[in-house]
Amino acid sequence: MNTPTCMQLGVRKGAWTEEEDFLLRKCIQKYGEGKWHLVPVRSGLNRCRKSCRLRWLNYLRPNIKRGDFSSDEVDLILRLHKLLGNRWSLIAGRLPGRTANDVKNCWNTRLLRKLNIAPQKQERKCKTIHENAIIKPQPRKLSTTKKLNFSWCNNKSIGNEEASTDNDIQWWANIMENCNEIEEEAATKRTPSLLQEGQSDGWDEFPVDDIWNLLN
DNA sequence: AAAAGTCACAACCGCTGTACA
DNA sequence: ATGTACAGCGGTTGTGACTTT
Repeated sequence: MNTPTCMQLGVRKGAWTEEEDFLLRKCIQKYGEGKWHLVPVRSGLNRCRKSCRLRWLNYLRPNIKRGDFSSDEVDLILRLHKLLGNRWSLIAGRLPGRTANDVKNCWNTRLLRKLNIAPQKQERKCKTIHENAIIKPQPRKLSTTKKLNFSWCNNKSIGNEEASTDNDIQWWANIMENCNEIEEEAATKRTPSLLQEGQSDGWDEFPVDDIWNLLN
């Protein structure tokens, strides 16, 4: 795939001006989020769609929390990172008002140092985690009869943040539910030839209930 | 006071996944 | 089944602010 880069298109790069912010905000207010390829045209900004999207998501979106991370937030990041690895958008999804970029920056600057993990060591450590424990949410085909409750996704739009809490809980409950479902499915399909006797595929040592407790 | 070093954050880049024709 | 365009993500870099020497 050859998406034209900002450079190739001759669009503006670098820090955003107040005027650009205003134009982008006005455009989103008028047309809503999404259709990012149309945003530069609609707003009259000489920016690529990626730049517009990033600026909106990381800076201009309402309810974005700025400033230091609380100890609760840091704690949650640490626990979620242990579970999910560098899946910043997922982690950020559990921290109201925080963006994936914020979480990533926080991890890369403050937390790595705090944990006293050198980058190389961290890389190795991450690999181990990936191999053994991190949940990698897989996209699932949703049948028309049995749909997961993803309604909270739609609440990301402006002004609906407060409605998301219950749905968030429901979302995680669904994840856990589906973990069990997947495990059952896997157990029925698992062929002995793929796994040597006594050998673990990793999921056996992965107590789903513990994750739920961890997050509560 | 000034230079050097460090830190935090914003933004860019390249890649992957998905939808659709 | 295949190709294309778009959206979104994570890694990385640039830069300004702050601290130390």
